Amino acid sequence: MKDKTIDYVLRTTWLAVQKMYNEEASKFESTMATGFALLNIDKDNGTPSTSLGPKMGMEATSLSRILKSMEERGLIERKPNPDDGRGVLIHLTPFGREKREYSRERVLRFNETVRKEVSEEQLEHFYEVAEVINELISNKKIYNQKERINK
Amino acid sequence: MKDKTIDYVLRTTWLAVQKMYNEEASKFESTMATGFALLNIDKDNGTPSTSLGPKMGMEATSLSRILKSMEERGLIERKPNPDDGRGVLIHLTPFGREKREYSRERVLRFNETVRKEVSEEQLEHFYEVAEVINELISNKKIYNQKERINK
DNA sequence: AAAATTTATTATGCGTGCATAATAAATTAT
DNA sequence: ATAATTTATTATGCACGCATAATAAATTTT
Repeated sequence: MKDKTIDYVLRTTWLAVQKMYNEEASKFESTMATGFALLNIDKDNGTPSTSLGPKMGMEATSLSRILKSMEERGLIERKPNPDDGRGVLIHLTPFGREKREYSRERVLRFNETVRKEVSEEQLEHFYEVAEVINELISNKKIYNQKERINK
Repeated sequence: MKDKTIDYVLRTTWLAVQKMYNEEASKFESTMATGFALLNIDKDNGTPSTSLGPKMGMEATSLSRILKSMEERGLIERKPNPDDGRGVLIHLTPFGREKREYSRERVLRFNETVRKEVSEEQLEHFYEVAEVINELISNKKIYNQKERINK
């Protein structure tokens, strides 16, 4: 692994995690993304749709299909937001609350298991490298340097 | 970032890298996956299709569509493998060789930039944590524990 | 207040990677 | 040698996340 590029390691590790989560979720007739979404919806109160994208680290438009299928499966209900005629509040159904708990356990278990196998320092450095990558990209310090300088 | 789960960090960091690679590749009318595939095809000799999946860290079946589009775009040619009637040898066209070079530069640049911003130790720990995650998953030490014990 | 801009949401097409199924060739077992 | 199994490849359906475009409501400009 040490001889692989950083992107390779990132990509294949994430793919492995994704596959694992999807396999586990499928035992409960669900998917990884549905599980993540459930975790970011408040258990008891309506969650503004707007808040979901940022919380999940994805574009708002990416949620469209996921929320639609979640509604069709009876996991959530979308109600108009009384404070904003454009907005939507997402409510968990009892069924959704149940599935949310499975998802919570799944994520907890993965994170706890990994934490047990690495040192604090290793994990800290892992987070730091990830942070560096994200910042380099969002500040366009890898490509588009000229563009950045001209600003 | 420190308060986020390990899977969240892995996922969002990879998504950022993927997006960046796709944006860069699109400037040359290409895509990230095409670029990765090009890098794993020998510049001069026929590359057995079989070797591509493992080298790229993905299932062989996942390549089907990618190779098809690469052939349609004139980046590669698929020729029968004289040593194996089932197999295929992938050859780069001159056009493919040219695009391969762009991809090589793209990947090099990303990796060099990140390496400049982190310490050896940080990067080493990053790789180690990734390795731990991959091993935990492939040894089914996170879920399916019962199954594993019974073997 | 009317016009212009911004924001929230949805639909949809595309790329990527998985799983499954099909087919053909090679290998192994009998 | 024949049968059974394995391996290489392709096609295809699905999930996921992005981008773009459309629409409606809110906000800001004028």
